[in-house]
Amino acid sequence: MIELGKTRIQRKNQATILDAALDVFSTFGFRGATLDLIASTAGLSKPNLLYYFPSKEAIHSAVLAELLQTWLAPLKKLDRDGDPIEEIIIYVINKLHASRDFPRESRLFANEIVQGAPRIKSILETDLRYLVEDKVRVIDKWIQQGRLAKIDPYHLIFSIWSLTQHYADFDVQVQAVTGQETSFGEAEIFLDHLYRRMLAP
Amino acid sequence: MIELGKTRIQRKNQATILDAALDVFSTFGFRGATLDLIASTAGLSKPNLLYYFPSKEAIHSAVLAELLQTWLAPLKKLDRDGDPIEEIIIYVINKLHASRDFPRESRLFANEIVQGAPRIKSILETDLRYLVEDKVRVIDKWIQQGRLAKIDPYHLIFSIWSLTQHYADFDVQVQAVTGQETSFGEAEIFLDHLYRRMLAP
DNA sequence: AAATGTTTTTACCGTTTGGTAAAATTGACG
DNA sequence: CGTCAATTTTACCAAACGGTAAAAACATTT
Repeated sequence: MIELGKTRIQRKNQATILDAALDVFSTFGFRGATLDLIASTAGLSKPNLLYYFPSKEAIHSAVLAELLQTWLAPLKKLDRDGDPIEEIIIYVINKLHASRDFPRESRLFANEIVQGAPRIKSILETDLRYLVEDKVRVIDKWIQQGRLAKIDPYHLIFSIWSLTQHYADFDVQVQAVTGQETSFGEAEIFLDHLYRRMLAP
Repeated sequence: MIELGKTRIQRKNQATILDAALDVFSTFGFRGATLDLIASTAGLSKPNLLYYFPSKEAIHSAVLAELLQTWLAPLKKLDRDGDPIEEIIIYVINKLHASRDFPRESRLFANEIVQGAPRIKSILETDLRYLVEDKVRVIDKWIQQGRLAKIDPYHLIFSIWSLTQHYADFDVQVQAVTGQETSFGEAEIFLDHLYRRMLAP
């Protein structure tokens, strides 16, 4: 987690820096981001920025750590005692709204994964993996009870990630092809249809 | 298109360079890639590399140009005179196989889009857009004829892109979560089920 | 084999980048 | 208000990077 500064100025500047860093890292990737740009986006000088974080890596890690919690939260809410299809639909919609409301977080994550996740691979192999394993068991149980179509739970989860994050990560392409602002309303209708059809037992 | 060299050595070295550049650009993104790394991957010195291409930008453009043809080909094959569901399934499977067989191309494309497609936006807004518009008309016709479920054709196409490319672009994550090599066989079964269910009228 | 054109190497250059040292400034508090 | 700690600025540095000039090495043709 993020070590919160002690003083008022520290708390304010660390928050400003993390927001600026999210902006810059999500737009240019780790290598494309420069300390100068992060600093000027945050309204600070570069040495001043390095007074708060020891290195570029450290800033990147701090941003990623903050993001990961937000990003995994929706899956944690999947409730084994709820109605299977409704629970999954709720997860899909929550994830879609996360793409709509936190596109920078989504793109930063995408940037990291596409380039081999050098800085968060270990988290994916532990925290994320255990979380997914847990939910896979829930979904498998639902299938055995005949309350869901017989599909592979892993691929179901991957499909939700890819379909929802696509609207944040590949937004430029979506807009280029449709010639319009991305309509999350349409996406919601589409995904609702898709998952109800696919999951019905 | 790529200007092919005249001499035997030119043809060989240009091909080697483009392959090395695909490797490096797809792994590190444009900014993360260095001429030194591309050169050493290709087994050449940096000035020698710059003898064949005038700049880093030029190499990147050449790789992207080569890739785009391969990447759009499957959609072009979607046949208005075929069976709607089978045609779409064939497209899905072709795209999935492209992710399996050309993951570097997929990741390079993803890298470019996630960072705002600064170098291919104009192509997306013209070539890709027109191609998609054409196919959207075909799908709309199929829907009007009652041969497909009433879904938004744009979102259908986006869903195919995201679901299939996910297995190439986010492969690290898929492997981290499952703990295994990505199974394109399972993915094929899953996607076949998904699209047959969703598209049935 | 000489002459000519092609390819490769060596030795650079200017800029950008992540990062540092230390002085100057500002804020907190008795 | 004076003191001490926290913060910010100024002035740098070394390495990495994209790119160039020009000579050396190599091929090709006559």
